[in-house]
Amino acid sequence: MRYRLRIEAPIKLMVTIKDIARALGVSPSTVTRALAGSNRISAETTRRVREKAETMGYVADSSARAMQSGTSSLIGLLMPDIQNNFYSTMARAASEHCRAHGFQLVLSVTEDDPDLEEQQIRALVGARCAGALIVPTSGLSPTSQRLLHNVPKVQMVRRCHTLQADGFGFDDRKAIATACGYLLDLGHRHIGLLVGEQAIDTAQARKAGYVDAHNDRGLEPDANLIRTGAPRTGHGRDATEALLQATDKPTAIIAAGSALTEGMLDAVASHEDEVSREVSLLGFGDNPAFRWWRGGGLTTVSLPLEEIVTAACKQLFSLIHGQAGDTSFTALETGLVLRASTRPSTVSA
Amino acid sequence: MRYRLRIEAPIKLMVTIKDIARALGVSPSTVTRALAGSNRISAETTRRVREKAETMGYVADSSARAMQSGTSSLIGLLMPDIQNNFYSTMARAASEHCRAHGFQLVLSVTEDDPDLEEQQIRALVGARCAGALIVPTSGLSPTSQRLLHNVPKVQMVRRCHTLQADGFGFDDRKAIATACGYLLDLGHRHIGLLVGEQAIDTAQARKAGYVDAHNDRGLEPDANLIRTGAPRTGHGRDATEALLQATDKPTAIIAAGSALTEGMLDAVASHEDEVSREVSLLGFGDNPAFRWWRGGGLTTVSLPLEEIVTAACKQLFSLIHGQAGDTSFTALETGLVLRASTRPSTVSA
DNA sequence: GCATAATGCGCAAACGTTTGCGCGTCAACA
DNA sequence: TGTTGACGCGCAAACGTTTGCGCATTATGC
Repeated sequence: MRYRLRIEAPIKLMVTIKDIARALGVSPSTVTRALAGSNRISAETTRRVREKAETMGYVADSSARAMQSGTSSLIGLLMPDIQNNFYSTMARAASEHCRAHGFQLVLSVTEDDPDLEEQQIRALVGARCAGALIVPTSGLSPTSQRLLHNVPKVQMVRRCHTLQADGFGFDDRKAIATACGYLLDLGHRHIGLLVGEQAIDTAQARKAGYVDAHNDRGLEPDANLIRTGAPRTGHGRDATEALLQATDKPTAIIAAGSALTEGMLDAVASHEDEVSREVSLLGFGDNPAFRWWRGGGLTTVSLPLEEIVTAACKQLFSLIHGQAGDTSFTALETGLVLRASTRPSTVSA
Repeated sequence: MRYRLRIEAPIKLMVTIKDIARALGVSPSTVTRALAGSNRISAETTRRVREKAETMGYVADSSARAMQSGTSSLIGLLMPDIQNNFYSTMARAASEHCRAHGFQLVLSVTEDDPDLEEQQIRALVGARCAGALIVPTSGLSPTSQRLLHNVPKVQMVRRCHTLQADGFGFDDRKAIATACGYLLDLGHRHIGLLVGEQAIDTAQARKAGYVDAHNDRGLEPDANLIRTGAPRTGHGRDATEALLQATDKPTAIIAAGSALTEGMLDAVASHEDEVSREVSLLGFGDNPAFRWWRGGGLTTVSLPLEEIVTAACKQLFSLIHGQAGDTSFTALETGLVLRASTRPSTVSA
């Protein structure tokens, strides 16, 4: 003979408002209001409720609260990567601001893949997140954009023009133009450029900056020296290797991307010959490690990442609190940190 | 005359199961079951429901689902920092595993502050998170531990003995013993050690490893060369400076911590003199930047961070699925990556 | 002393989902 | 033809919280 499995009453894991109410002989609404600090509840009752909640170890269920209010205290942070110093710097800043404002950060790594991005966005929307900080992939899908339609959002660094959201970043074009101009003014005439693929608009802007710097000085950039590819260390390394072994070797190289810079340094570091020591190097971003580069550090484009995140969070919080947003893009100032890796060209002009 | 503000019916933002049910003339339960793929619903109805859900842009509310089931699809990742390569490497790995298993990662940065940690844990418990991956602060509060009492959890890297949870990390003591032994075998007899504060047990273990290496060779470690402090770049920099200017300067320095290593390199990089070039340097962790250190890279203790996170996630997922856990700690193998920053001692023995 | 307001609290509905149970229909079997 | 089972679906409760409204009691204004 067989018995059906008796389903036991599930053991009570969490203490709820009802438990507190029962323990105190009041109604759940009184408990809610007391905890929320409503002035319609007497000071004495409020005190008793709070004390009981404390001793019983009550922790409000944010799922229930979210369902009731229609929105959670979650903020999505969508980024292509998290390991790279560029993005982990942004993540740290975002984490601080969110915590300070009582939000929790959901980390969604997109790996620059629109499909993965869409999947993550779907999850965030499902969680009824309060808002989203987005570094969009180049191909942010229409579905993703529809999903995000009525969630407060801000885009950072990159800019998706079809996405209805304010953005904060920097002027990629000007940043590279300044960097390249600096090298040109040092007398360099063969400057290699490592840059991301055409599809990414920031990559395009950086390339344009490189061209600008040349044109402004009446020079013609050499298309052969511009190496586009996936904005990852691999391309940085390979393209640098190729440039170093080309027949008309550049006297300077600009890495127009943070991972590209790492790749460039990898490649150059593996060459101990005179030749590789002579080429000027100019990197991208504020990786602390750039300070250690050989004797005297790596000259780099410095980026206002913390400022971008701060501005983005501020804007996001005001959107969440009901403020209307526009679709403006604010470019914050970049800088050029001069270190020993860039020197005047030794090639006679 | 004044009018009371009319509360309008709130505009419908999200499409719910009820909406689909209404649109199809079926009951909400049918929709749920069709979407879940219950075999009690006809193939035809299932198809119609799914199609309608698709066209209406339905996204399930995970808050409601969480309330119903008592647990969410959120996993907390508690770490002291996120910017440092050490932790961002772990975060990336955790992010991948969570996504692959349908969980979302909530990033909680504790800044090594038990109060902040408790606050974050309270939020995670409030969200009824499915589980937590924890790099505990040294002073994980009793309240924090109570809060975590019945949430599936795994600790990583560090180990809190009073916390009822399995752990995955590496053998700090052996790692530093191996590193220090290597330097001793190269003939170094004055080896500086940069290490975290006493309170942190991993710091203590690393210090013990340093002593072990000496004792194993019948040598007495010089307490003067051991510099404890906050495990951050600041201490690394200052302590290295101090060591370099001490009367009996060490011939080698070990940084027993990832941020300490950065500080050490900062300090040494700022000295361009012969003397600082002569001292052997041994770092901690696998920051890619260590490869570029001066000519030939920095010798470092390599850490199985990805493996730790992989094992931790695997264990966590099985805990979530109801498996019982013990309180064991699994130490994964560290390595020693030999590069050019460590050379035989030039001081005659 | 009466009308009015303020205070303190409870009732019940609502948020969106899941799920045990029950009801009706139809086919298969004896 | 009556019994049994499978099938397809709906009803209603439940998860924990919030909130509009209503009721009673007490304080305030004339």
